Amino acid sequence: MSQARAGETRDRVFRFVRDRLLAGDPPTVREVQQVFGFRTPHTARYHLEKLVAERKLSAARGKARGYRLPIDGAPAAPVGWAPLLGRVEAGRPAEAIEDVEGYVPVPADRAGAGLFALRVQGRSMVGAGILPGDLVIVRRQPTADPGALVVALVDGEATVKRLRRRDGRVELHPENPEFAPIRSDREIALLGKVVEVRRTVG
Amino acid sequence: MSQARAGETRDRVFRFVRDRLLAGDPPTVREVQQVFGFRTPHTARYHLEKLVAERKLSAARGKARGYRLPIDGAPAAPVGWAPLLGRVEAGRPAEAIEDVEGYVPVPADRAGAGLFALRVQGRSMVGAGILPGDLVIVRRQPTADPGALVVALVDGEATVKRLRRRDGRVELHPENPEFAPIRSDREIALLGKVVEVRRTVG
DNA sequence: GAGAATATAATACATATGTATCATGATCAA
DNA sequence: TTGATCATGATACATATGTATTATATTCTC
Repeated sequence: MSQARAGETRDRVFRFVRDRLLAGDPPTVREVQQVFGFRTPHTARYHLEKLVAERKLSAARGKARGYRLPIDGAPAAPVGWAPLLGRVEAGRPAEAIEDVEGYVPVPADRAGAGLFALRVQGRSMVGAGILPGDLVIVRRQPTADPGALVVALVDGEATVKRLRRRDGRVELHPENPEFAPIRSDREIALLGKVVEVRRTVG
Repeated sequence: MSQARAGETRDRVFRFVRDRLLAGDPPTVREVQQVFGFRTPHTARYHLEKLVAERKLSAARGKARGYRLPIDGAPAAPVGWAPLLGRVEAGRPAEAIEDVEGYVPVPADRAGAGLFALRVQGRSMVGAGILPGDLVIVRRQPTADPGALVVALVDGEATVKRLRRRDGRVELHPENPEFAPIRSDREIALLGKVVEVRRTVG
């Protein structure tokens, strides 16, 4: 009956269970047993219960696959999805299901509220740290406060700009001296407010 | 024996199961039964199996809580998690479980590969569109190619910089003229490569 | 080295949960 | 209307899975 160094096996058990839970696939006691080569389910359970005592796991008693990451340990936070839209159609951006290019995960507490994602084209907002190719997560809303980063439809094209007011008129300001502001004498439809920027790096 | 309109109940069953799965908490057949008020587990299973036939769910036969979202279906794409680390300890950043401040969702195809997240401090990388407060998603790796955005430990502090080589020596370059490059005569430990940048706006 | 704490084992049992079989009402299509 | 399809139900069974009891070996602590 070989016996590992104190705590080492338990750490490995925890990491295994944590990874399974993060993957949305809660393991059984016997799966833990098998993975670590224990001859009895009890040894797996022994470690699992120790981890519960240490508050590194929580347990739903009597339920199958009942071990979870504790709520304060946070990874239990559920996830939502926002559609990544390719072409944005005027009027109903988030309903152009045909042009969904994929889905991006967003924290659930922000999801469900009409979020969608767009890929940024052009360098007009580099001054705000928004580069071409970046993904912006947008919450659909028809208006926004001055100073907000917004997505608007200008001549049928979706664009990210900063919202300003001037003489009671709406303006869309780039953050790059090489570009000119867009004034409301042109057709502008506000799609929503940028709530997040994401960039995939090399 | 009342009977709902065609397909309507099935849609609701799907949404319930999907939400449970996205939350990392796979339901049992009997839990579905209870939620929808069926008098027998079979009715729940009837719908679940229909959903499997429609490819909206997949099933691990004979396993408890075995229904899953299929891998190909768009919003069904599984999600992974990267721990948001507060304080980064030298040597083993992703194992400093104690300092996990939360978890951020990442696409599953990129997860599992030793990802972690850090919050950016300082303006040394504004030239690369990385602002203070931004979240960087990092893949742990001991080396990186010149030109890559990396996270390194400098004097015990985690910092984001661009990796350069000069006269065979490693240098960490800021992208802001107000900051100076860091040369390898100081103690530098490479933690990993930045694979994504995220910013929450307003 | 001795006692305590820890880790593993053999075995058994209770319950949670997936699955099947037959029957019946409801809805739909022709 | 009438047969076909769909949806629900009652009941039962098989297995997956959590849990307990007792014992033994290993490691740790003093």
